[in-house]
Amino acid sequence: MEMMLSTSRPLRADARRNREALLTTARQIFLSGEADTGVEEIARKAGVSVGTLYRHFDTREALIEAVYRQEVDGLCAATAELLDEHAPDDALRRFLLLLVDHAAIGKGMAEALESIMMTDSPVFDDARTRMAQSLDQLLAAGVAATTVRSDVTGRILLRAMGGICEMRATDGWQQEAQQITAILFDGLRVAGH
Amino acid sequence: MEMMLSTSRPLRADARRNREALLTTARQIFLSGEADTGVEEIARKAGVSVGTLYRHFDTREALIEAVYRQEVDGLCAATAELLDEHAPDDALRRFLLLLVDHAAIGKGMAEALESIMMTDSPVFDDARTRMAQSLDQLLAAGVAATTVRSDVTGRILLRAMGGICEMRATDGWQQEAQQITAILFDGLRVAGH
DNA sequence: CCATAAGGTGAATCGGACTCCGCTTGTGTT
DNA sequence: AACACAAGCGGAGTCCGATTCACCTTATGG
Repeated sequence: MEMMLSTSRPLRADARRNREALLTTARQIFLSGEADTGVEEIARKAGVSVGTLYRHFDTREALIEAVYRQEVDGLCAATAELLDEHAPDDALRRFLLLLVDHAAIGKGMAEALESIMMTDSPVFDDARTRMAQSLDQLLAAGVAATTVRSDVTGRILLRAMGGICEMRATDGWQQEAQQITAILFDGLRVAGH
Repeated sequence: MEMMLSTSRPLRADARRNREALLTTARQIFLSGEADTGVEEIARKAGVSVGTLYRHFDTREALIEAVYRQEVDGLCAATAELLDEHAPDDALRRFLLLLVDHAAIGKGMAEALESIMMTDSPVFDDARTRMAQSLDQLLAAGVAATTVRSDVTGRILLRAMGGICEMRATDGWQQEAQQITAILFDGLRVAGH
């Protein structure tokens, strides 16, 4: 009998299945814009009970966090690729616009991204940190190429983007968001281009 | 018997007193950072019952809106003065920083300002519109002086500021907010200074 | 000083997140 | 193949805060 109390033994088959169903269902719901769906309905649509939902996720917020960790992963994965294929400042610009695009996917998704970007909730700490790190990478590359000002942190930029994405759900918001992003980006570049 | 059904006859004395007490109490509570105080407690501290609170304000949100309409008024009033005493682009810069300062007054206040700036809630429509108009004025002056780019609207800028103010309640947030604002402002100026 | 409608009250309702406990089932063992 | 039991599950019930409503109180104009 080994006593590894930390990393937990593998989940039971049905448990893994249910957890997966919850994540998938929640994802669909959020993508479709029903961001304010209650836990009861999420559980029902996933074919389990609220009790099960709460066995897997401490709170409603924790479920949302789990869903969007995936999205964030995708976003962060783009960082390296962008830096590979574009000049640092252009990579940064494209990444910022990518953030807007992701917010555009769905209202629910945007709200989650906002939560990640805007709140101080420890629940989103992980996602937030990784996003900030991606931005730090992009900024650092720009600074090294002296095309981006050096007094900005990824965390700060993340906040600003959060605000911009928050404007979703207005007519033509996406165009506006891109516009603001462009302005912000202009502000980021070193004075004389 | 005149039938002016719209503008309503003057409130009864006790009604006005209670309404005033509610606004004052709510203001203090929000300023002190207890932004999540329940209606029950707000009413109790104001010396009335919840019923009375709801007689004067349709929802909890409506009360908050009423409280902050005052703040917004103060902010908007500063517009003319700033334009009087500073170059248009400088007036704009100062106004943006003023927004940050106001958000700094208190967590509750900041949250309300955010609601005004970020949501689409019709409840905050009025406040939002007036803020956007103030910004439009400042932008227009800058455009006329050719020191500010002409493709930005007050509404868009308001959103961006909302995001920035949202970062309140983090260590050193105010400094960060000012920094972002500065970057945004740099982006607003016409290319060749 | 009365009539009356504006205003006030607070117990009850409603809605939604979260908890609890008895029942079910996967899994590892013999 | 049957058992033991810990991991899981269901879903009624609790909690809590916003909102409502039927009834009582009191300014106010005549």
